[in-house]
Amino acid sequence: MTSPDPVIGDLEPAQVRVRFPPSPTGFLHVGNARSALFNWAFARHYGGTLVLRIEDTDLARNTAEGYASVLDSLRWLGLDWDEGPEVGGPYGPYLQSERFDVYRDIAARLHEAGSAYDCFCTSDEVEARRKASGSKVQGYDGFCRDLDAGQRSAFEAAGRTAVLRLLVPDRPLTFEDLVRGEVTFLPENVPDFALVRANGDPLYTLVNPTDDALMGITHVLRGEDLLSSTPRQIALYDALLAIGVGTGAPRFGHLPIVMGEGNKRLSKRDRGSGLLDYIEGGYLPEGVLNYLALLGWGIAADRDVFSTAEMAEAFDIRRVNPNPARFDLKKLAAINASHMRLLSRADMTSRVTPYLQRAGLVADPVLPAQADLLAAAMPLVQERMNLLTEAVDMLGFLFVEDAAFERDPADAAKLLDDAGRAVVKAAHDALTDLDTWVTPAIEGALRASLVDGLGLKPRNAFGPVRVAVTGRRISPPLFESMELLGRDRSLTRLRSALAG
RNA sequence: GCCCCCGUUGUGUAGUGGCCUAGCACGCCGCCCUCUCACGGCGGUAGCGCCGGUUCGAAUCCGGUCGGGGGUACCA
Repeated sequence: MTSPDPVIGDLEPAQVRVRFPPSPTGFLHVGNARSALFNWAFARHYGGTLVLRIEDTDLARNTAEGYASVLDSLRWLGLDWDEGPEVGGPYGPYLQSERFDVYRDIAARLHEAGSAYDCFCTSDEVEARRKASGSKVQGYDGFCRDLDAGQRSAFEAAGRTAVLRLLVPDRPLTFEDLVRGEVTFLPENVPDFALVRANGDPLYTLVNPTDDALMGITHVLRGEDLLSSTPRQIALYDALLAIGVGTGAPRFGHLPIVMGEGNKRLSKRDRGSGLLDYIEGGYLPEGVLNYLALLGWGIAADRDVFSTAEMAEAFDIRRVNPNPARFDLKKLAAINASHMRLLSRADMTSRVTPYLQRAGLVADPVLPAQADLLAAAMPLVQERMNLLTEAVDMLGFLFVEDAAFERDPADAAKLLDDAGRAVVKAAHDALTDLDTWVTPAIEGALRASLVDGLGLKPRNAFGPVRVAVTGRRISPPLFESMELLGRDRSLTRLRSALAG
């Protein structure tokens, strides 16, 4: 027997159960995605279970699009769940909107057990009492804790309806946070809080811990923004345990929040805050995931490029940094670029293809000739790309119809002036009678003519030719590009540059 | 206001009392490579928030302070 892992205590590793509980009110936020990843890695590390639960109790704010978007984003990232929507599981349903009867039952039992009570106060009344008493203490004051029958019926006669509040015990609430260590809240800072709305709808405050208890969740890894609600939830877990629900509070680990640049909150409007930005922006899921992992965790001091499999292997919640993490688009781009270079040629080709298709450069399905050309071009561009979207500009000249070929106006103006056209003319003449249209021959002829013949520096010699043939000052290597383009099309482009 | 969390270069981090004249990565700057752009290589830039204390010795421990963040709902 090895000594027990303090993170899981007496549990068998396979008994570890974590969950990711998004609410489908919009697209998946970067911070949420990071939470999903860490829960995923934690579950996979121990060989445990990841539950996906949809927290859609706020009927007014949920949308079908939001739900689809959340699932699509998780799928795009490649984060799979073991229980939840679409895969089922023994603790379903996994949409909270389908579990209202469960919550009603729990609420009734909590009430019956005396762990929760009806409260008729309005927030104005609570506020007025706080002012009158001069109390600095936050939250509800417990006014309705001990209502007698007379007071009760007076409220009811006045037409008031009650919210259900948890009776939070009057003792310090301490827990051992897996990321932050021991955290303690004094009872005066943990007020009785509402579990059920006056209209009977259950609130997040009830539903989230209740489902965690019901679903056997052993570890809750979530954002730091929920740290201060943890003591209230612990009180609820205790109350649930007392009525025979669950096994008490799970272990908690509060992940650092993700901030935007300059200590500002990463708002949903910020570029980069939603996963869809990355799907559309040409990022690799591997790159996004790797970067997300770096928001609070690292695999080693001298290494920051790794796979999710490697992350799962090495993941240790205790090694998560408690500092808030700032979102850095540049770092994401660098990590993403590294992953691009790690892809096989074939893999890279298939990732790039949809972007080329969307731009109308290759057919769907890809024609055999296009596939050959793409395969041949891939080695030239793979290490030049940071984003999949760049393939369109980089490879466009190879796939575009000759009639539709256009040069970047600014590049053409700059390099295809009179002097540039003279260079292009010389290049054309040197290439016309070339025996074999292969890279070394093309390069040899061009160097002989332009560098040796005209006495040009290489960069000045090949610049105009590059713009003439590829349409841009920046392109894959010129000679290889011309070989792939073919003799006829290359010469045609050189000629057309002369005219322009 | 009150409660909680956090505090190492611009950013993410390593560092758990001497191995630190603080390491790595990204960024930025310069050089090399070079047909452009990348890749790659080399070099540079910049940091322990502050003040006390403990100690022979502190980025590391303690206290305070300042700063940042989160929470303080019949939202999630």
